Amino acid sequence: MGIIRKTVSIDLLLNEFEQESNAISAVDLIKRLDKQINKTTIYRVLDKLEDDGVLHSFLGFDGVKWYAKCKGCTKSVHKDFHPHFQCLSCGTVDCLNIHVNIPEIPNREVLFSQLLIQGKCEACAA
Amino acid sequence: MGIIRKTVSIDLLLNEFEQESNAISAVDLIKRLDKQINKTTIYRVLDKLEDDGVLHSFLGFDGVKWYAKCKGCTKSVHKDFHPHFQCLSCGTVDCLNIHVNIPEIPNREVLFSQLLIQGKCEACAA
DNA sequence: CTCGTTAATGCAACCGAGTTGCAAATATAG
DNA sequence: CTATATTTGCAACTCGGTTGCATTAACGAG
Repeated sequence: MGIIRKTVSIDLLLNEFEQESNAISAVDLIKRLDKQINKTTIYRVLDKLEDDGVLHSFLGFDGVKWYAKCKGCTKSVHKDFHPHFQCLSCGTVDCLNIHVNIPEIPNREVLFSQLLIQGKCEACAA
Repeated sequence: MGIIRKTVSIDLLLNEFEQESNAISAVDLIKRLDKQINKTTIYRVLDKLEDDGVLHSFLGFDGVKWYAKCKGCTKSVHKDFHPHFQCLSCGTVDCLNIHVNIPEIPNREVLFSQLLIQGKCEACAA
């Protein structure tokens, strides 16, 4: 469906992603914007921003939804496949700027893939 | 904690995995064994079987938990890293017997990784 | 085989992420 | 400024998974 009107909720959400270079979970956004936006609205706006290619989403290791800014995606083409990294100590999640080659698989048509790498981030590995 | 006593529930669950070469979701197991085992028990037995290295678990694209037989894992060492494939048409999920190389990442310690490939399986691609 | 200990089970209630229906509020074209 | 269609908030709901607790069953000792 996508964004049609410019509203306060959209501004507030986009602002969170401006301030933050990492990915942000939906749950965390709901906490941060608790007094300002209803959680239903947050889920709906995130959906639309994803439709519009502004954000992309993926699941963390516990199955909760995370969002991060897209680079070079459009409404129709989400070309931006990359792995995500989740720190097992601090929980931080971010996009990895590396390419991982997914092999062809006999007799199957590969359409998408999601790679979640877990470990310790720079701060926590020290 | 692991399996200590041999019970009917364990037999029933293991039997499902004998009959089936694909992965099975917890939800599906609950449906299949509805009249025979309580869902709480199913979750608990699956946990233990995973502890013992008999099964391994991972999340499907919608965040639901799947289980499949382990090959060559023990209680202490889950050495069996491999990607999983989920068919977007029929929903079937299985383990892929291929190795995908996860690159080193500067300043981070990589411990695990989960790769979920989505597409069409042999039956559905035709 | 019987008994006692302890693990396993069933049940009901709960939790938390995400969704839905609907009425009220608000953005925007005209 | 007004009309209209989109957004929002709220409350209630869905559903996968978990927890507490009382009951049942596995199994080793005798």
